Amino acid sequence: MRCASSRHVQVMEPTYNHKAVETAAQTHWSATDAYRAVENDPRFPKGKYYACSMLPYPSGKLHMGHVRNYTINDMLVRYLRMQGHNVLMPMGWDAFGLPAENAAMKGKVAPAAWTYENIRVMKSQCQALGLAIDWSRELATCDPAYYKWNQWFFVKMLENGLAYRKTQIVNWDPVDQTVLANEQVIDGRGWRSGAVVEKREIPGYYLNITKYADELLDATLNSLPGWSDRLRLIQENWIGKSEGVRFAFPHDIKDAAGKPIQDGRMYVFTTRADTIMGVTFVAVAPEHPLAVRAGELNPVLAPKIEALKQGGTTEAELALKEKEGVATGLFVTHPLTGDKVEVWVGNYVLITYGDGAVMGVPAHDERDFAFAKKYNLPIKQVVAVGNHSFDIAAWQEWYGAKGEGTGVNSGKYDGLKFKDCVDAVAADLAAKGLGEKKATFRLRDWGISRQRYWGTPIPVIHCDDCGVVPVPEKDLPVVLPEHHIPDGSGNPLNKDEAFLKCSCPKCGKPARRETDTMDTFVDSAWYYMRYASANAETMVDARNDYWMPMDQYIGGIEHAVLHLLYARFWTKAMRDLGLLKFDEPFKRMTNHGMLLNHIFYTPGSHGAKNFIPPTEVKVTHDDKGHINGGTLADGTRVEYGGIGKMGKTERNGVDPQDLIDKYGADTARLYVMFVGGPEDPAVWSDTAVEGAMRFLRRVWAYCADRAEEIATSGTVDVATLSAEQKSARFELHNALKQSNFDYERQQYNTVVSATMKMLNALETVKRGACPALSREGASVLLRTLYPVAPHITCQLWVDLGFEQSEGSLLDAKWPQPDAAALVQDQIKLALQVNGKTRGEIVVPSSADKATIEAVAAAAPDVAKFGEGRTPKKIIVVPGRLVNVVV
RNA sequence: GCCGGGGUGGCGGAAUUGGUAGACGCAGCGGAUUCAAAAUCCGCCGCUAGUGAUAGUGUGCGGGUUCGAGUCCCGCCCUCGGCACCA
Repeated sequence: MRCASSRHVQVMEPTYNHKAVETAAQTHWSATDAYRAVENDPRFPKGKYYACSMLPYPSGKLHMGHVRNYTINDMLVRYLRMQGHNVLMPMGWDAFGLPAENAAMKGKVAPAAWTYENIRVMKSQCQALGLAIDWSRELATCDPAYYKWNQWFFVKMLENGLAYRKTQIVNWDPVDQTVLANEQVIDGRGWRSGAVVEKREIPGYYLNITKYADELLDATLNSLPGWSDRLRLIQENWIGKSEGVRFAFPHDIKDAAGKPIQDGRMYVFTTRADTIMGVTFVAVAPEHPLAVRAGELNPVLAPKIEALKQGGTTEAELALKEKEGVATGLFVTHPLTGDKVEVWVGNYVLITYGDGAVMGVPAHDERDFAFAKKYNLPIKQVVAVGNHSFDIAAWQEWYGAKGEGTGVNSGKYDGLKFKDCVDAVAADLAAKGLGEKKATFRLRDWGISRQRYWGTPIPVIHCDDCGVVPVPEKDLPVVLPEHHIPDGSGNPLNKDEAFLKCSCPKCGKPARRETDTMDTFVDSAWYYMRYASANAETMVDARNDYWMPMDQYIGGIEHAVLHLLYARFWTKAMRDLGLLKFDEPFKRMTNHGMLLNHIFYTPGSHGAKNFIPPTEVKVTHDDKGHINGGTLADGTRVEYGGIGKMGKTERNGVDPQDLIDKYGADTARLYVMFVGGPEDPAVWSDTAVEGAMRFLRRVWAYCADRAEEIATSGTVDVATLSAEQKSARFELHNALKQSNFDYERQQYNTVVSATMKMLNALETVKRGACPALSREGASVLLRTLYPVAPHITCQLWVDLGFEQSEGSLLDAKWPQPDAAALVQDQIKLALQVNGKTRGEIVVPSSADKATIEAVAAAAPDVAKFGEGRTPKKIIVVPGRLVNVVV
């Protein structure tokens, strides 16, 4: 044992001063470059661990969601570093995008200047939070050194057919003056602006994500064990694969020029080819060529068909929408029976899915059934399930049951089960050259062109002679001029002659530069790899192979579809162009929950609500203790609007800066971790923050009060401990055991409660009663608490002399519970009689089953509650309970 | 409408996955300290009945399996997400 007298005792501040402590710690970390991550660092035998938070948009200030996200990330890397892992936690900025343009219009400041200022503020806030970020890898997506590689890879994709240009009807957002991807249209409105989306025809660039649809789906189902089932399901549904048969109804309907429409084949897709003999009509979308032709042939029909395009596309509207249609008077031929089948136009057929046409089998499809009933079309049962009897009077659940029935009224297909029947039908259609098995996906190609200034310029040049010509690699990046201030009249690049003017790379003649920029989802599709190979001369380099795939990705569930799917696609595209060797970028994914807060308002005119920040409200409760409203300082009554996501509209956000200023970063971190599990939504509470602060003050007071004995004492001698001290040590190590379990499963709220239990136990032993236990306790507590509250624990670690004896807390050995401390002489077991807890018995911890049974059977409570009956059976659960059945 | 989470004290939540429900914290109540307050410390704190020991009851509702159910099964209700009238 080390000589105690050699230890130096610091003079400690008696009370916790968060500002002084946090400034000192952050200065020290910065001066020592404490969080620089180096590939293959020999200090860390367990190998790399890359944990990354989703790239924040530099909107101005951090919000509480960021604090939560980054604290989870920070705890993880601090814990793993002490376990011997070479950890990497980077940070950067999703710096392109529309809000900068909106801010520019409002404040007459260039998006670049606005963005860089926001980055400066938010970076300093990250530093004030004490995050273990390796800032040497910081990037901003608006930096030409970054977006050069967006452009370079886009050109590679063009060369390899993964990117293409096409003119298409697109979603036009009249407010943002931009095109939206299908995914970015929510309920018929732009996902950012909320404006009602119009249809426009515009040329643009698309990335061929659908080429990877099958691989993405397969990996979703089989190769992402570290993703939640929920997240995988969301992605699976989004990709939306259905397997079925695509086949044609032949016809000789001709267009105005006398040519057969679609070569005389009306294609449909079905997952229920087993019901093909039950077809009594076909229905096409109002935009389908046959519908258009029907309108031309019969002018009376045209407006009726046009009317079928009406109606909302939201879920609720669609669910309630009446199935309507128009008969065209045109006929196609059933491919197997040769019967004539009338073509209808239906408002429930979507031009964007499959071939925009369906076969109508009213007996076995609920929508077709409703349609047939409305228009008195024949209904023909072709599948029987069990001994259910079919009645066309009303739809029954089993009519549409896929895979449960057998064919009837279907000629040669009678008696066949679902799969056999589909196979037989597909084979017969194939033999006639009219169809085949096929999978259809909901996923569409990714349109990346934006008619917007503040984004990555799409690196192509328009030449009158050569057409569209990609910018050669040597001329990249195409640099975005940063001085423009958008004024709402469209993309300023369209008026920037210096930017527009260029010469054709092919023929050298004067040409015009493309002014569209890329969707910002391109920026975020691969930034996490650029962190890994920061400042590389190529898009990525060998360091990417060291850090990637990422071990843990952390971010909000709102990116479950778009960002994650694009990032996965981008990774596969990079792999196929030889830039990397792995298939999936993110091994493990954590979606932290939303932060919620109470909403208060005063009623305004016309039902409007004037939202009041919760900080200004004195809350009132009803007699059950539930919040029912509140009052303002001037006595005004305010209404309670329930709990909702922190946001600007409801004015119920909490500014992390206020928290840091008032309580310090450690308190803010402790609070956001303690409030609930990382993936659960969390409701804000001011008083609970006070509680977090109180705990840290107690930790400080405990250490300051016992600094002398902690710094100078030796190790615990178990033989000399009193019963109380033994019990306190048991609680300490038991809490440590729990905390280690919870660190492993990333349940950080109970890690915090474990540290509280430790302090509660340690405080039961008075100062001076057992200095060695105080020392052991402080040593365990500080290390366990460190990943949550790094500033205060680092300061105390130094002040109490632990740094001298055990080195920096950042790389201290992670504590393990002492098995001896967890052994008790006697243990309490719950005593149950007939499964009801009736008391407890105390037995030696070494007692065997027979002994426990004997003690339990003799317990007075058994006699009392068993009403004197003799035990029939005794169940012993070791260490837990004993149940006497009488 | 379909799919997937989730419903536990006044509140946030815990229960190492079938074994003492309510850990830990917040709020509240009582006390100590103080001239007083703040801060701090000690005690109580699911509900019902009872002065009390205690008894009954209790994890959204109704059933079931089990010696034993917050946890598993069946049927509902509510709520939060996701979505596709997807043929």
